[in-house]
Amino acid sequence: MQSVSPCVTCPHRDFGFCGAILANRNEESPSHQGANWQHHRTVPAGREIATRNQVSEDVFLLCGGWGFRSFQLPDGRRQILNFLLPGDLFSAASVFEERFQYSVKALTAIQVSGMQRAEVRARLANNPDILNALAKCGIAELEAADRMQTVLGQLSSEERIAYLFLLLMERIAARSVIREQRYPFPLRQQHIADAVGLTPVHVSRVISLLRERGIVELSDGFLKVFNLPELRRIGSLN
Amino acid sequence: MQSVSPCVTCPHRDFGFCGAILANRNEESPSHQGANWQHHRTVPAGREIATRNQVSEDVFLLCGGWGFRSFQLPDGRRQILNFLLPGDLFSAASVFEERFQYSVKALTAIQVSGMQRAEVRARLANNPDILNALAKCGIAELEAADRMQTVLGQLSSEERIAYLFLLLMERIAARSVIREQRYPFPLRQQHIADAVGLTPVHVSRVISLLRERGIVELSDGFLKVFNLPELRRIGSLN
DNA sequence: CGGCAGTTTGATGTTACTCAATTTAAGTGG
DNA sequence: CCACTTAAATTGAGTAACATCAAACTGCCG
Repeated sequence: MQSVSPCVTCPHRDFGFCGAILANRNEESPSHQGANWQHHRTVPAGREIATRNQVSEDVFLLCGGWGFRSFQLPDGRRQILNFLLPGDLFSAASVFEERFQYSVKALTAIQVSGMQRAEVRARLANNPDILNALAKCGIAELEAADRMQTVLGQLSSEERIAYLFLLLMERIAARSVIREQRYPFPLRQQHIADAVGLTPVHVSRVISLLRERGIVELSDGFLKVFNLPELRRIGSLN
Repeated sequence: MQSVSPCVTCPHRDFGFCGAILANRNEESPSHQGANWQHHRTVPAGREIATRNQVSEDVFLLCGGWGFRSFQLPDGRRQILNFLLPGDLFSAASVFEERFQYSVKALTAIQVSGMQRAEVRARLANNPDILNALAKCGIAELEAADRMQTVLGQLSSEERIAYLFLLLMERIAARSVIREQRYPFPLRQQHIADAVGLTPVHVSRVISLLRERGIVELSDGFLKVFNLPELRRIGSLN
């Protein structure tokens, strides 16, 4: 997580995350297009931003709000592959692939920055720092996917949900100061269910149990953690 | 999958897959070390070749036989993340990371080629073709991981096993000519179980059903497919 | 022949799903 | 501020899917 730097088109925000380094203003931009190669957009909650098999000339970076990336089955089932937080690229692969292999939806209202793929790739070729940043980003995605495979394949429902909480807590805390273990948490139980491969009804039961045992509470769009060691004991992979 | 070319240290084999392009003899090798930057090794079936948190200066390529990459939980559960076939890198991430985040085991007797990471990265920096090949490899891994997440999170036991069969059939067929839908298949039911998140007992039952319904048969280290359309209907993601 | 690893089968237990009803929360418009 | 509406969460009862335990069976190798 090299230098922290402002996104050109949302100058009020600083990111130290995956995609941010790609968005840096670069004086030696190969194609000298000023800021034309980036554009910025606000999207309301619930809107689908990308669809499987859709082609795009742009690489997208989430600048504000929460989104999620998912894979939709023909019969209606869907798997949420990951949640997108400010500073995240939709996917590292999108720098090389013009076709989405997944859907992306806005979970809250969000701001999205689109960057021309050609320009991003030109920078990549000219700047080893950017290449390394992207490699790190891709590796982080690969490792997250490996862990998630383990979670879905091996853990019980309670363990899965605890894992998801811990994962998101870590990612949220990396982006904003958390006081008294109270994390902004815009997910509905349906999202949790689709992410960990359970039904919403069962998610509700498991969360009720976690609440009764005084471990976490989920309300008002916040996740409050009362017994972090116990949550870790349940949901850590090692 | 660009040019198909021989691995320096196993000259009798040709690969068109992921890691192979990295192993090409390159006359303008930056550090002019001859073939010293590669070494070759044979490993018996069942041996663990890489362990989580182990550090290595080398990037590994599987040249012959089958292996698998897995994540081990402290209590003994393990998730097989993917199977390694000839031509596969252990992981695209290994080009950038010196520490394994996973275990790798030989499923059959295998041949492994190790390449010095520094050398591989030097080539990467000097040759955009190699970079693109690696990017493709990483993207393929990311997409496979996305699909596997979906499989583990959403599919029934029968669907999962059918998916695994179809996936491996495709990968095997890309490496050797298959006649009469008879695929070499060295996995034990335990491996299938660990890959799709089921118990070996349940895997046995599901496979028995598939056999009784005349869809596939598994014996003598071969997978025979009698009703491919039906297998596809069960195990395809779309 | 015995021994071992892998598979199959049966009986039983547990986890999580389904269906349906109820409660809570969050708007919305009067 | 209060009905009314709607989405989300909770709860209960019944069921299906998969796990667990244990025994029997198979093929293989020494």
